[in-house]
Amino acid sequence: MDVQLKRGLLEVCVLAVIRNQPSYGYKIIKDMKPYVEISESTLYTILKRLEDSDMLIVKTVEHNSRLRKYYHITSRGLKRIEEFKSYWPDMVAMYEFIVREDNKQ
Amino acid sequence: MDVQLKRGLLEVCVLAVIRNQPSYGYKIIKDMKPYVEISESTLYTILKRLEDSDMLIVKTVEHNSRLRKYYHITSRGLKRIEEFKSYWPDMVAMYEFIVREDNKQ
DNA sequence: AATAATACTACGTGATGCGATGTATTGTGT
DNA sequence: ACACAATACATCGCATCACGTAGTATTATT
Repeated sequence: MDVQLKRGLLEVCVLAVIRNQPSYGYKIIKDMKPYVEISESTLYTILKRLEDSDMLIVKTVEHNSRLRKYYHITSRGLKRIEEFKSYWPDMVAMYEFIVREDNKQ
Repeated sequence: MDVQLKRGLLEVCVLAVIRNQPSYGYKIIKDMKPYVEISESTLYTILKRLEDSDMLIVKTVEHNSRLRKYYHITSRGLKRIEEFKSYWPDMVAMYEFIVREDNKQ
């Protein structure tokens, strides 16, 4: 799938994953992979970005004598998800515009 | 609407507009505006890009002693539209993933 | 005479997904 | 015991793209 078309979407997918259950990088990617193509480097870039913009907070926990960073969503993160959902109809409208124009005549 | 979410979509909207009827910048933007938010600078940037990548060709025509650049779609442009349409289900899948995760519990 | 509409161009910026690469530990198969 | 996969995270730099801002120039309207 085209890279450009994923812009903005991936970020919200990540937020949605940790919404009800705080999770860590490795697990997040495992949970997403079956439904959404995402690379490791992208995920960690996104997690960092979401942290910097206060959409999530990080809690480092020791697990089997190894550190694990658990990501917890914040109210800003929740708001971001809602915001995206409100934009979705605009994206569908663009798709429908394309199909409609494409089928003219 | 979020800028990032439009990535890749606008380009295809432009191609769709000129698909059946070659058109020029000013008219394209008029035709799109009611359905798709796009700025002038973006449109002309996209038109240039589509020309450079052989998705359309330009035919300059004199109209009322003023030059008008008519944009005609090419086979590559048509292919691009089809390609996008084949990607759309992946975008819908991402949206559905978000809603599904969001509604868990 | 002033303003809006028509028509196109150019520059620079910010955002983002990703490939490539690296580090380090734990578990599993042979 | 050794190799390899799995677990877990981090960083750099690139390419792409929408847009704001600004500019040029002609024609139509008030």
